[in-house]
Amino acid sequence: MIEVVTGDSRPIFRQIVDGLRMKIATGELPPGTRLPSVRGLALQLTVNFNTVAKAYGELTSEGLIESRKGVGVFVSPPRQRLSEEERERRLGEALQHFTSAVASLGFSPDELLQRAAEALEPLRRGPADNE
Amino acid sequence: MIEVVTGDSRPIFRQIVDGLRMKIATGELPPGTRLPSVRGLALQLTVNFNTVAKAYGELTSEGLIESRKGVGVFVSPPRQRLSEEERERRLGEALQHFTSAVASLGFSPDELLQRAAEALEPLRRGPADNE
DNA sequence: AGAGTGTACTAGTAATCATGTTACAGAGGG
DNA sequence: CCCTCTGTAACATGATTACTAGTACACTCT
Repeated sequence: MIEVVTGDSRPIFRQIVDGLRMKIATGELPPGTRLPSVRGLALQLTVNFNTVAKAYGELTSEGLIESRKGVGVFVSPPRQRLSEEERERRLGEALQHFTSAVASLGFSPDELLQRAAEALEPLRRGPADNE
Repeated sequence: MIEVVTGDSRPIFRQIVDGLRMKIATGELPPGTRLPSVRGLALQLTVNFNTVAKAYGELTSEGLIESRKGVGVFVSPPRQRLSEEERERRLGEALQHFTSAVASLGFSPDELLQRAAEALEPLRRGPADNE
């Protein structure tokens, strides 16, 4: 249905998390969308359903999805997400990680920002979450 | 002398790598600077010298430092660093990682770029490596 | 010769990851 | 009411990797 796993170096559950997070952020999976069941997706991907459950758990802890026992898992409405401090903390962490990773590659700050703008472009016409 | 280790979640060698990489990128450690010996820094940080050696090894593989047996470790001149494909690959990876991490935090792309610009500011008046 | 340097190899411990199994609790359709 | 599907939880297990540490060796320079 929606996922892919490959000869990727990332662990399986992380590929699922990253993939779904992007699809939610870009609006490809709008709020209210029902995700495949843990067992269903596990079957598709030929992985254990605990692995899918772990991925869903991470997305739940980020406030991106909500699950109802006996019913299923759904994309959350844009609002009720992380706390302000938590958002700030994660942004700072991501920035520091990024800066450290690219600091010595020899790209100029302007070039880096240009590339970052391109990478963030998909978010721009996505979530209807801004404004 | 230069390093810090704390109750950080990152492994020790990674803290050393990140710290030194930033200091090199900002020009705080200009080319030619001699770094502490693996044993000397290990003593300062109260860690095993193999841990420092591992960090130095990573920085060496990035082309940021060079070591001469029996002599010491020195910051490399800005030029002879990574290959073009390798730089591009690492940038792409870093961008994807960053994008995925911040995609769903609710910040607008413009705000993210603004914050990224701030985070990259220290690189601007550093390395004398641009232009 | 000696002291200081980086390096390679080895080993042990811990953490991560995926799987398998079992069990439980809620929702909804016959 | 039952049966099936849902998510959740708690394990145990195996494989693999990450991390740190220990030991020995090779090089440089005084």
